[in-house]
Amino acid sequence: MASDDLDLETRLSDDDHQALRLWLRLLSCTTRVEDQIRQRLRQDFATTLPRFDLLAQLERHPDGLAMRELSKRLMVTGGNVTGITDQLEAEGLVLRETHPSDRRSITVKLTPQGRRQFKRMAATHEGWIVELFAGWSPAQKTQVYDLLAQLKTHLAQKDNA
Amino acid sequence: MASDDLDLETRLSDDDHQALRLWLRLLSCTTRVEDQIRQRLRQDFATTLPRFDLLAQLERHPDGLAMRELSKRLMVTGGNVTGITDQLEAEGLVLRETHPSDRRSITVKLTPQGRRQFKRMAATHEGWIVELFAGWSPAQKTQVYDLLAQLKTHLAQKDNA
DNA sequence: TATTGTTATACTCTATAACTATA
DNA sequence: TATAGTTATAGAGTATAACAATA
Repeated sequence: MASDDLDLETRLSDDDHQALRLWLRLLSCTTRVEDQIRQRLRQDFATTLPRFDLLAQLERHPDGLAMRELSKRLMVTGGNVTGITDQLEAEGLVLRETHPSDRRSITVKLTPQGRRQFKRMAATHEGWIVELFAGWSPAQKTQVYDLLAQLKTHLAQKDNA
Repeated sequence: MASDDLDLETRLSDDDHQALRLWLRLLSCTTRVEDQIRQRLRQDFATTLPRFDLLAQLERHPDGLAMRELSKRLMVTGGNVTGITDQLEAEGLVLRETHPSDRRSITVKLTPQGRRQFKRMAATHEGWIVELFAGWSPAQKTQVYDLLAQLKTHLAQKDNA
């Protein structure tokens, strides 16, 4: 059973290599959740995770964000943001506005329809997450959350280096 | 700083939504590590994570694996395994053998060169992981590892349902 | 009929680099 | 010169579906 459960984590057989075993298990769990989310987003809302993430950023910034800001926050290159924004604009969920003083810059905002649609998706999405993480008690969730904060700090230092 | 650190986790502003906040932080950390690994695999070994994962599966199974087994373990469809195997075969790292009794089935194995190359990559890869997870003490690693075991069980039940 | 693997096709996301317009 | 955004291109990975060979 657990000794041959057919996924990426089963790469290792010994109990050395603590960090590697941890990483494979972490990756395995995260991938499973992510795959579920991608699949449900596609089936229930005909959308994708990158598109959802872009909308989520805009939802937090009612005044809109410049393309380069979206690029930074989503950690993808500018050309990609252009493409994803094109799709969302075609769906009527976002709009582009030229910046008043800097005419090179473009501000992307949610349309009213985009805001409504995102709220609907976000609520459903949160329900999925609650369901998928029901394997942990509230105390355990807090525990992992706090541990991840430490890891995140460490990783951020790696990024800068 | 931490209140505006420009990544996906910053989607939420309030401190409700415990499960969602946990998930976003988990996804953020995992993605950062994964991006590092992908980048280093490309730069140092001119390869990709799916290719590395396929080799890793074969390394654990010296007698080789059927295409359908690889498909299950890597959690991708058969056509994809064909494509990745084609690439690895072209590089001389794996070979296809026809099954003696069932001539529909094909067994994929590491070549001696593939085994040597994978061992080299795996050792380097483990070093990266140790480095990236140095933000956690051994005790903390064990703690998260055990917590993930619980989550994994829960997710497996979701899969079957 | 069902299974194994391949092929063909299409789509999404991604990066790189050349390009335009503006600062 | 540098920056903001777009366009063009290419490549990887993915899924779906039709297909051939075999069981």
